[in-house]
Amino acid sequence: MPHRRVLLADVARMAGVSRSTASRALVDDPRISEPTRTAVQHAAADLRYVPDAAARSLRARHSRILGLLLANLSDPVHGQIAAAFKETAWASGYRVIIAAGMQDPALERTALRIFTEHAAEGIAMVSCVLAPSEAQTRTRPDRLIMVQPDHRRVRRYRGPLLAGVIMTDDASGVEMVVDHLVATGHQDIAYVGSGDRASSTVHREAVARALRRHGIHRAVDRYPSAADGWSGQGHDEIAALIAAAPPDALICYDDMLALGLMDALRQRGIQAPQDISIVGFDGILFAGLSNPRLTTVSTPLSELGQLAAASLISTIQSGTLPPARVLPVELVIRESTGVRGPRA
Amino acid sequence: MPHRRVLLADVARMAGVSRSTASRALVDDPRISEPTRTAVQHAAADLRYVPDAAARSLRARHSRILGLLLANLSDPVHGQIAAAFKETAWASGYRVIIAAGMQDPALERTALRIFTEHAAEGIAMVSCVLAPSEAQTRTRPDRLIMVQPDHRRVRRYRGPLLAGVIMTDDASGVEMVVDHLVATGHQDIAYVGSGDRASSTVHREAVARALRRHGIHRAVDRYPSAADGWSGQGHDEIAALIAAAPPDALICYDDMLALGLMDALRQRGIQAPQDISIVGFDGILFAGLSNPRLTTVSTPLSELGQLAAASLISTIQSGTLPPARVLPVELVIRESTGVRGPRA
DNA sequence: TACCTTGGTGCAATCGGTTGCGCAACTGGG
DNA sequence: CCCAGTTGCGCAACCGATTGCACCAAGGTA
Repeated sequence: MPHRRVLLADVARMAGVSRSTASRALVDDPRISEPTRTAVQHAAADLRYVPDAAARSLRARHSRILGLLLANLSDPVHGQIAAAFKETAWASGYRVIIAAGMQDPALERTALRIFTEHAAEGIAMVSCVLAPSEAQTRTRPDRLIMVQPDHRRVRRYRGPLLAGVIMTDDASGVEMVVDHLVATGHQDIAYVGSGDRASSTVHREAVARALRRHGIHRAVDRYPSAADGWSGQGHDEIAALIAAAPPDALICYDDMLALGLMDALRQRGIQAPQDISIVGFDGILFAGLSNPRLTTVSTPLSELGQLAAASLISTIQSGTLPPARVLPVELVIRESTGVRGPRA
Repeated sequence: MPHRRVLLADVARMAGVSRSTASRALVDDPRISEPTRTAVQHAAADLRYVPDAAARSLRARHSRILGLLLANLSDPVHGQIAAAFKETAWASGYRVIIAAGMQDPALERTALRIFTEHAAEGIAMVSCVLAPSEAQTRTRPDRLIMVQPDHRRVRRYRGPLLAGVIMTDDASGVEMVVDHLVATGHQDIAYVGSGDRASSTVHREAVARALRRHGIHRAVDRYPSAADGWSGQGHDEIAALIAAAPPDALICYDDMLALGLMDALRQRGIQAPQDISIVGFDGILFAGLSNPRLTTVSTPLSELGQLAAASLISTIQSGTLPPARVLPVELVIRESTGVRGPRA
């Protein structure tokens, strides 16, 4: 070992004061006089003093750590949320421990335990499968924030207060999509979900509802859901089914699925937008680079992450629980949706 | 607050033993008798005891924390690396604090300081801009692992031993690309880099070298580099330049850039592979879903993350430094590269 | 019976900061 | 010159776990 770690005691010694004074000088405690303060701060800088987070956390009873539990770290959607969350947290002096739940309740429970071990002062769960009520038994109920595209389960929830709920207005997004598709002559509209994600259900129901509003009553849920987890697997099987009797338009759980299906269908000679219109969800960067560029419901991913962190931190600092937020989404019309004749 | 935190003392009291015994029973210390052990473990389970990581870390002098510093959390490349790193670390009982350097030395320095505060036992820097030597002054030199596509700087490096170096064999990837392009009739081959990433230089030089080997001496570096950071910005300006006098083939810094350029060129009526061949790097999922599907040099992203974590952990546990590793890459030929006539 | 193992536990120190409280020095008014 | 009222700083306890070492009760041996 080159040289042992520099302690607060070393700084204090160099500055010729006690550890208490040194400690207070470093956090700009008003009781410390100006000359002393600067002396200590210079000593700390000279010695390259780095405080020990564990010791501080132990005594000061705060860890300045946030837990972020999301479905999957490696997909762009969650990546973007995570990046914004982390950024916001760091800017306020909080560090974040990241965990991936992979849609597995056991993994999510483990993650929550780890967060507790590290005395996380707040936890955000993004697209998780654990019920809010169970999650709350495993941590401070009011230091937990749920981020979900899904309205229903969270809306139904009536347990102890959460630190917050942040949702995206997927139902409205679906409305906009269906309105647009119908307005451009599409009658036969199908939805393809993903795994057993709760939001698939929300989407599906919203599609059916919107279609009914337009007086269209064909079944929406004609195809199996894609395997979960961004594996890119199973697209071809679904594409085969779709190719057998293509609908006018296909609304997909997310951009990834839309892109995957669009590719698989192209292999089978079915092109968007000529033969079929395809719509995704999320508005990831790649949706704007595909050929044809993908029409999608863009959700404010970065804002989601940022808001989650900010809400958590303000709850921690002020103790007041922020109201539930529903973030607006936006329909981005690009090239993957076309115009159908009045009756194809 | 519902009820205060459960302490080891509570567990000990319930099991009718001292804290020391309880502590030892929970880690299966051989000195503790079977009945005592189970009694303590049951008590801990009943009480839902969760040890305090800070206290443990303080006394036991290990934090079981790894620091992961990568260029950017929100792009799929680093997302995938991060996911694998995190997974491997957790499986060995290590948690990870993630930071993003955004190609900014100041940010990277801050991240290293935070890691030190949390007493990270190992740090991995992925695609960072800080020199190894500087990074080493800010942490235990032998607990640092560098992950870089770039060979040169790391190869040149002759400071204190690192915990490891993991590289991808980009130079070979470039060779394969050029060989393939030349074999399929391409003569006029250009490279487009990204920001001032070091690996852009490596790529560029490798392309030039490979071309010389084939007796081709045209300038490779004809276009400005794209703005860094996955913004997707600036593609159009470059595309305009390219469109003015399109080369036979374009090799791009990464898949993202390739996809972006392919899209921008398409807007200008230049189609791959008919009008131009385009090749990317990394082999992200979307490269296989574009239209045309992107030919790319696929790098083992997950393996990279996994290996980094595993090496770090084995170094921590055994103290032996693993050898530098160069991971092989693979040329994936898809639709974005075609065949040129003997002389277009 | 006295002594020595040896296995099983507990005592108390310790990790590195933070913080309640007390004390000394200095200030200024009476 | 005395005393109350600041101002600036240090003492020592404390946070919750881990761990070196001492201790005690059996069991074995002489």
